[in-house]
Amino acid sequence: MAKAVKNSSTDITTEYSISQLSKEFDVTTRSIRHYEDIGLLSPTRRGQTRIYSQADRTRLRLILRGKRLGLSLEDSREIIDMYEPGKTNIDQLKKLIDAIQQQRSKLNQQLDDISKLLKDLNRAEADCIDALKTNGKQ
Amino acid sequence: MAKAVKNSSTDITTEYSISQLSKEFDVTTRSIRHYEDIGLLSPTRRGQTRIYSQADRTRLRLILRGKRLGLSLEDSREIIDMYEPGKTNIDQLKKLIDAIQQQRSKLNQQLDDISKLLKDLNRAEADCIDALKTNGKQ
DNA sequence: TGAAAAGTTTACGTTGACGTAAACGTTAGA
DNA sequence: TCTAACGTTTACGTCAACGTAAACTTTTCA
Repeated sequence: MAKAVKNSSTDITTEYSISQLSKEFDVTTRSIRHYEDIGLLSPTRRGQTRIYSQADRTRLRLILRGKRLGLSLEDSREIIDMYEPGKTNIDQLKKLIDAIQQQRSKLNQQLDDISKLLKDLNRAEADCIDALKTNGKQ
Repeated sequence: MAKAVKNSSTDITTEYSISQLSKEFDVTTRSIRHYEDIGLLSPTRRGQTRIYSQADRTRLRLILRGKRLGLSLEDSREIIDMYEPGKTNIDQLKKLIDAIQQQRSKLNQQLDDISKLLKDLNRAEADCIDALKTNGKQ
């Protein structure tokens, strides 16, 4: 069962089973294990059972957010790695900033695409409703 | 060569070759043919050479916009079909409106995802720049 | 206690979205 | 004229992201 949350910002005690995460995020356990296979998750083990920490859960949420945005798992890996603090090398930091810029511009492109699509949908809907009225009256 | 555009909103004369579209949208001819294979495009033919109309070009643009948003080609097919006028059946219209609602809520979800990601990126970048300053001074 | 539920590994299968190669026809221009 | 450049079809290959099945162990709880 999900433990009571102690609500510390860096919660170290709360644990999750694979099926809990599976239900919470509506994703198969197969997928979750797959993310581990390719190194996107690294839950600890109790015996051979996987134990997911709060941090693991966050990573999973980021992976799924990326999926909703059409990112590949490799793309998500890049982004998720940005959140990791242990990057002391200056060159890596510069590369990171560069990668962030790229992601940002990609996201802005998506924003543009979405606003256009929404406009189109509005028009299409209006046309539909119009057609319904016209058709319904005759 | 691309013909001079007569700038009528329903341009019926302008034509495109497959390589023109390929270059304009930076997509392989293989992909364009693939979209035809699965019925997303239906260019006319001159002999056996494909001739793309303005409408075909628009459909291709919509397909690629969908791709940028992470939609499958089947998803795009649904959306693109919304733009088609020939839906006189009332039931279909209602279904269409429903589908539009669904797409809209999905897009709104994406907007939310993007804004969260952008915030995260901003923080990650700030952290990077911070680390650079600190590291650079010692 | 004993059956159902939940966990595990291994491994082959599938699906979408093309890539790539072969083998061929057509057209434009030096 | 002939050789690029561009077009075509057919067909097998590939890669990511899992699905699915088998065979097994561990936990739970009525």
